[in-house]
Amino acid sequence: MLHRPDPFNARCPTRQVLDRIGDKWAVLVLILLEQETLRFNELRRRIDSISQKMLSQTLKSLERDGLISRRAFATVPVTVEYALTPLGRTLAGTVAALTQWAEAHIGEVEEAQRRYDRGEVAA
Amino acid sequence: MLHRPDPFNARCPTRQVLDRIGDKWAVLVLILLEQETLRFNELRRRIDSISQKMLSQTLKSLERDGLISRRAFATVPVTVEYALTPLGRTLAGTVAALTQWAEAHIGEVEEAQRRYDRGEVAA
DNA sequence: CGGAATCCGACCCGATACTG
DNA sequence: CAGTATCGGGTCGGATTCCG
Repeated sequence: MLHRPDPFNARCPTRQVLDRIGDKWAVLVLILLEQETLRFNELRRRIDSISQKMLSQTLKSLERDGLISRRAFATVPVTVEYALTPLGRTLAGTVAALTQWAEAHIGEVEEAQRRYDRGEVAA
Repeated sequence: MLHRPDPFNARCPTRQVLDRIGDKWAVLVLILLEQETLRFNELRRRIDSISQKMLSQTLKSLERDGLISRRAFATVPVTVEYALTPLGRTLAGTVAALTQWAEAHIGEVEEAQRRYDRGEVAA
């Protein structure tokens, strides 16, 4: 039995990656860090309405996957910087394509929703 | 204040699209339907371990967003076919890029995880 | 075959409080 | 500033049952 990545078979490694991309917060962090290195509270401010618990948890997951790097400086108070790794940068590029699709087609999607909610069947 | 799509501001329409892409099941359905039109139970069989409830729910959402179309035939028993709409097809292409990234880099991710779990800091 | 409806446990996530 | 720990409600989603 060869090792073929199969996103349709549960507990396949590829599915794991898909799941992380599926995470709303993780995607937003990737997009932000693609622009520049940021500190914890700076990320918190930019991602409107994320709780510090979720941000912390998201950053830890992304670091574990090797997508972002964490650097702490022994200042007072502490300074911590987050940045994309090379691996994370390649993913961020792919994700950017998704957000571009979203911005380009949001209008069509919303119109489809209105039609559907009015009881009309299809386009 | 102009209407600029801002995925970082909660209750932005773009965020809605991002959230749907974030849905694990929705992504799998899109990938499958990109290949061919499929019936309900056929989808069910191919997506290992999806429940009937989630499949039904996922299909309804995708149809509402105008990404897939549903066609019912008055046979006995009933036959229902699901297919991508043109809009859904454009999204499926973008999503395919993500799964390709996943398959290509799953090895690096898993290695990063092992390093992280051993307590090593970064690459 | 293609669903809808109900029940119910699991875990996600926010709010809060505390630490170095 | 950059987190961790704990609690609790709300939602997600699986199992089951029933219907056209």
